[in-house]
Amino acid sequence: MPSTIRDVARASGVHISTVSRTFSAPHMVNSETRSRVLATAESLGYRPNRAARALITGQTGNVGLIVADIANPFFPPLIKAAQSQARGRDYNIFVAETDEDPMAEEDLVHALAKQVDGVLLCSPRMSNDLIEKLSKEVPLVLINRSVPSLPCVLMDVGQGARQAVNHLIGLGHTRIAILGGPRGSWTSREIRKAAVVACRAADLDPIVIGPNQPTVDGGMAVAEHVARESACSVIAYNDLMAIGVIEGLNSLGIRVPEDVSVVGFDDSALARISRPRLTTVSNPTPAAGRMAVDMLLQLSDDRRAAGQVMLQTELVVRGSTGPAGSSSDTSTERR
Amino acid sequence: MPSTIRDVARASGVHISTVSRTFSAPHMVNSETRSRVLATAESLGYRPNRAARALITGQTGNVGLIVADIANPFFPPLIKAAQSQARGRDYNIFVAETDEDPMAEEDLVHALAKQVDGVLLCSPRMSNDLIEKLSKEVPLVLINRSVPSLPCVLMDVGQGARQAVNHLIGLGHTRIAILGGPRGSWTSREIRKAAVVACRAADLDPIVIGPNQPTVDGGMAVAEHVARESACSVIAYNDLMAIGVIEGLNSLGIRVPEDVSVVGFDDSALARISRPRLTTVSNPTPAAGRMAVDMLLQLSDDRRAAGQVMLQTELVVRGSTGPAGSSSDTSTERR
DNA sequence: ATGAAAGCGCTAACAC
DNA sequence: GTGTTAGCGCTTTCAT
Repeated sequence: MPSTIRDVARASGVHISTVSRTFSAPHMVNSETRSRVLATAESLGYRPNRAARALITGQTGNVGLIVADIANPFFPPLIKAAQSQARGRDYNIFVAETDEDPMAEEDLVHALAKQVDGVLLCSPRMSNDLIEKLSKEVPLVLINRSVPSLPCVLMDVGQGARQAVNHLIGLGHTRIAILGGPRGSWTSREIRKAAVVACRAADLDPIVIGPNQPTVDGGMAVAEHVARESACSVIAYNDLMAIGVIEGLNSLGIRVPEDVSVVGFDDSALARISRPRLTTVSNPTPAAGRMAVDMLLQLSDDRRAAGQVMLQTELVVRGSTGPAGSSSDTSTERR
Repeated sequence: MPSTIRDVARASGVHISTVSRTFSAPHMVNSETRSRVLATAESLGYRPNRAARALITGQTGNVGLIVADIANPFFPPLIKAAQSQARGRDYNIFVAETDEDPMAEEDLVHALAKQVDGVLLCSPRMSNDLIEKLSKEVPLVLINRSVPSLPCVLMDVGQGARQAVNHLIGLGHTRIAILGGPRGSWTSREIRKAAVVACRAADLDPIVIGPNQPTVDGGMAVAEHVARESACSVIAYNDLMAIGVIEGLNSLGIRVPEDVSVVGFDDSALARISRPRLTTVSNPTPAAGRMAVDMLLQLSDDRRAAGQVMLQTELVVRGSTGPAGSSSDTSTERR
């Protein structure tokens, strides 16, 4: 039922190649014929079939974006920014989700490969080797993951982790727990490394717990472990986990921030809603989404383009952290 | 660089149509040749180009899903369910977002039209006429919107609204405010209609406020209005707004649920996190997503299929509602 | 400036 | 069971 280039050609009395030019190279066609073609196209409701065009040009006008979990509030701002950036450049974004399943990542890349000009891989969990292999099939830009030789946009969570540790130390905390995220997460590793180094620099021995499920439930699940270690503060892989630990601690009768301080990561919308308000490291996710799109589109023009981009993060202090208290610090009892 | 059907044909010494059949009708090819073709295809990393196939078959294997705002926690569960349902049937889902802009809806449908076998329109804000026009260009299934003659899956929010009103009346509330959602929202209209009827049935005159932005900020913005009307309870269009009103009321020195009770809609993940826990009407969003996908795929097989589906909703009572108090009920002072 | 013809990767009759 | 041929909707030389 939708009309094709042939219908327009017939109805406006020109050859299909003229219609084609009218849309893909307007300046190459007489302005008179052009407006006539445009008019009949309009009246027939004709729109060029991008998929058919892609068969020849190799350009689909689409880009893929693969994320782990749409329900994780970390992603929506990134997705929104990427989508609007892409639309501004007349590209569509197709968002797909792996549901935290590393196996699904590869399938999704394959499924998208032929329908897009490139794929944005956000926080992938798969191996470097696999990523490199896939990058042979379709241009890839990584977000929150560093693979040598592939373009990527990174957020300097290490810096945020250092700020978080120093913030806690400044408040008098000594037993700091670090809650890791999912296995394979570059971000989780960077946070842990930086936090551990910062702790050691202050002669502290951090308690590392993980990997964990990066969700509220994941946070609740480790609350008991945190309590058992008699940590007086916690740095969680993300806001979801931070909220989960707080919940879990509360139900053990431990209050935040009076007894234990908690720092999250992401500064998601949740951080300003939950009680207490979350002290958290803010990530420039919208900027990351925009840059990633731009890097990907540049990649088509210029294969050499694009290296690594590192974006800054920053600790935002709110209500979930406070001076080291005494009530929960059973470490004193144990000595 | 990616290999085509011709490469495989050459490498395995058969004609391209045999390769084609190997993938689209395996039973029509000798099992011996089939495995040989499959093997060389594997070694060449060949994967059929779905877009090219679609040019002939008219079947892309993709479905589009258009939502208003990925950051609104109402959508992610629906998206996830739709995505997994689709993948189970070997379809990809392309998610696109309008950012609450009604103009973007039409553009997006057009952008997707040729690349998908159908589009799921979730909570569209555009006119019935436009929706019907678009349904001529690409199969459409509506979610949270009823247009005569188009398949849709609806959630019976009216029922939930009645439950909410009766819950509040049971707690002794008399001045009930109803916060509408965005202009053009079918859900908002249904909630308002049902809530108003339920109030009138109890000889109450509800305070209707709206339309409003369906976000936390939108909720905060109406808090003052709610206070000015000296409402003792509020039914908000969604959880986001409910949380916003609570925030706004708090900053006016009004406590929830002691002074004012608040009911939300959606039972999103937020409802179990925010303080107080939200009393809210739960929507079967995952079921809606699954059903919508199935209806859309059925539509391809059988044009007559699919009418309207109505899913049930249910009030979940938590901490944001309580007995009608006295402190904020300045209506007594005014009498 | 426009038309003719070839072909992108693939499927679908139709022969053999 | 497999090869032949035509063609999906479109772009792109190459002529004219």
